[in-house]
Amino acid sequence: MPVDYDYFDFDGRNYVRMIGRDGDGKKVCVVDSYDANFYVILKRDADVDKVVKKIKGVEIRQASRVTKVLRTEVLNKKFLGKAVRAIRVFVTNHKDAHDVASAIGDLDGVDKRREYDIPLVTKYIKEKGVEPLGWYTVRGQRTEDRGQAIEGIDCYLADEIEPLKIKKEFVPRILAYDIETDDREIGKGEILCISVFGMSGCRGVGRRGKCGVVGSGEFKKVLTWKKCKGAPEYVEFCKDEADMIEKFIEHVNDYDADILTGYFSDGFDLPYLKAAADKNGVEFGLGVDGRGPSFTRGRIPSGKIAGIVHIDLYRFIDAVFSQYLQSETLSLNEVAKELVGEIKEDFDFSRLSDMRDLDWRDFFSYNLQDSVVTYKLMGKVWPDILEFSRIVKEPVFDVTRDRMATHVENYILHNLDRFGEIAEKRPVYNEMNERKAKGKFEGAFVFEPKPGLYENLVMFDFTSMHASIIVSFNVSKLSFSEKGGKDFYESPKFDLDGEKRKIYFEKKIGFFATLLSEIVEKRKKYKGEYNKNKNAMTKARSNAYKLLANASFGYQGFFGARYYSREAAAATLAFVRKYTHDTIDIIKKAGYTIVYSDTDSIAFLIGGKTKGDILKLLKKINKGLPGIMELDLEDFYRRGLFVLKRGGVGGAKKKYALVDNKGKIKIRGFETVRRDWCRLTRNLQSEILTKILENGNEKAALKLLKKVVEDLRKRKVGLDELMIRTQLRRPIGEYVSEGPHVVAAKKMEAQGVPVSTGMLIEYFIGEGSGKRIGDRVCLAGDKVSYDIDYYLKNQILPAVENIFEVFGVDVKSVVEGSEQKRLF
DNA sequence: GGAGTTCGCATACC
DNA sequence: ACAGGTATGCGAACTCC
Repeated sequence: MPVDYDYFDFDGRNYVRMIGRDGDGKKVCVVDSYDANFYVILKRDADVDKVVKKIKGVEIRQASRVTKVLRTEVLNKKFLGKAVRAIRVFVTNHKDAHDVASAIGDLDGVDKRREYDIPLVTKYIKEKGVEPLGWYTVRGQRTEDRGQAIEGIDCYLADEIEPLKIKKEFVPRILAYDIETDDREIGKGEILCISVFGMSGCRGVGRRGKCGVVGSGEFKKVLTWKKCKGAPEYVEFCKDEADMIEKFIEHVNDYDADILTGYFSDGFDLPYLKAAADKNGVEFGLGVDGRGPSFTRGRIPSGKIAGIVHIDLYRFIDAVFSQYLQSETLSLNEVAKELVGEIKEDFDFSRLSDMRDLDWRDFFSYNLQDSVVTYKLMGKVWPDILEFSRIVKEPVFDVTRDRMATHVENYILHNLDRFGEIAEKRPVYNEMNERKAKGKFEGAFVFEPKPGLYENLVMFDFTSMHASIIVSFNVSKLSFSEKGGKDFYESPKFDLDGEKRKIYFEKKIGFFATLLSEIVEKRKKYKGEYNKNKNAMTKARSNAYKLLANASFGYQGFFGARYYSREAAAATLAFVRKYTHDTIDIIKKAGYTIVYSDTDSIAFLIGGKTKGDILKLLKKINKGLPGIMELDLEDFYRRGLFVLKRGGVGGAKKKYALVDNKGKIKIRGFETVRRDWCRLTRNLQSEILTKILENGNEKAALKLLKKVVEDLRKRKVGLDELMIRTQLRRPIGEYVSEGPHVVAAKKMEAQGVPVSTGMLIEYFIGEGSGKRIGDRVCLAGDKVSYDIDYYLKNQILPAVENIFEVFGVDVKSVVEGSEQKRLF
């Protein structure tokens, strides 16, 4: 079962190296040859023989190797759904495919060159079908050195690899790690301790002896070069930092892990360790080949370790998992609390300046906890990683780092051969800029609600609306046409770059819509399976297909996509608007009052009608919907509150509160759900909304408001209730406008607190003079009392004013009233 | 120097 | 750079007199 993939050159040729487990749970390595290739798409009138002859003569001389064309195949293929004549060109080395392709671009008869820009491992998996985390029978020979010595692991050079139909589940052997340092900046400070945590005995064949890996129970260690009396037995004292790093390498390599995991370890722990190793002159020999991690370039470097999949859980959670989380930040603490229910012990880092034995013991325990929590988090998220890896057919290493657009694209790439399709190329830098420069196109429709407290509502919503439209009308780059006809679907008339017009899509379904329809089908099927048999694996599978379906619309509008189509994306939205509007009209005509609608949902009053009437209406609407489009009953609601926009005229969109018939409250858009408002405001507003929805009037809510205002005036409110949290989304110097959080960040820096992009900056507004609010920004430790006036006028009032306005109650005097009196 | 307006920015909804 | 557009609303920074 291949888990990790990479490749190497030997005698100028490409080999793929897969490291995984054999049927006995032993770590093995399989090397397979790979014949690099790409496609040349010919013009219709091309002289095939002549082109082939010319291609065969191409030779690229590099410093270290000479790349030649090995052989060619002339084939009937498809490109963007259309039949083409193509030459498949096999070259000696994948790295030179691009150069060979460039060299033949000008030949007569050559239309396009494609697939030279697909990563080698992706090409290999696509062409040879040796997919991640599947079982295979390998026939081959034990290898001697192929330029890639791996100590202690059997290595085979494959002659033949065949898929096996067995359902033996793979339970990876996981080791979690975490480091603590005395300086956040990589390479600057010292690593004080390193913790590792795993469970032994669950599987795998570790090398016995050294650190008692094999057996049962926990494997936990905190390595440190600091001294401390009375430390628990898991603390292993080292001579110095260098010795500690060497011991860490030894532990990791001996543990025989499939996965080494950390939290933000791509961006912190691993590069920090590497830098510390370099500084200390320690060979950072992590991994089965002893070469240590390699870092690929990118926004965040990705640390790859041979034979052990290094997973930075933060990145996977950030890219694909976070949209299902309630957590307001993706800190290990918060995410673990939500997913694992674990409350991590905290450590006050200001203690670091003066550490006694007790402090060190707390510190080591804190360090170990981070590894324990990361380990547990991995257990929770692993089913999703596994499913994504199998569905998208990309290695675990990549799947845990790719964003959704890449997942969608990889799913497409790995399924193209079923359609005989040659893959489209990736846009080059210029093309991406051109795409971005075209600007936005019109999006979905949002209904302006009339402010009020409504009774008895129902909400309909379209299931996977964008995906179902793409499938139903075959909306994609390959089916797009400027002109219509009986073989074409017609888009609604819409504004496309300043011109009102219709565009068309072939009725004959292409691979894009076919693949998406399969994704939607599978999502339905696995959702059903999950409902019958609820477990982490069925849930993860159903979830992965849901995510792919939801991201596929965004993919077509994403400037970096191979199958980008501005027309397809814009038309999808035109269809979205049309069907939402049409449905609203039908509901209105049936005698109902529409209260709200956003994109794919419609809320309306039940009025005097029954539940049966509503269901009948839903059925009728569904009968009229085309293709796989489907309208669903979202829920019935006892009450719903909509408010006025602040200051301006009209009802506020994307802001409402509902209570269903079981008393469950749903709050959208209000300050309650925004993390950049202080807790006092958020809690107060949430309670006010709850009381109003439960009672149907504002009386109790008003009483509560008065009480909180009084408490605030009397300074009875704790500072932690008043802290405002705002994310620093760019380096301090890049801000044009210096908002309060930027002022706070600068203050932190001045106090020696490290500040970095992405951090949540916490501050409160204190008393003082100064024109700007920013001039009164205070940090948690500041000995300044909070500014009552600010919290009344800028926090509480704006959050409650428009709610009470619905009942004709002006709370301005309640909130500001006695302040005025005092002035007089 | 104050009032009014625009713009930058963060964060939400779907 | 790493799915899209729509929307609210604060506070700073501008314009204008």
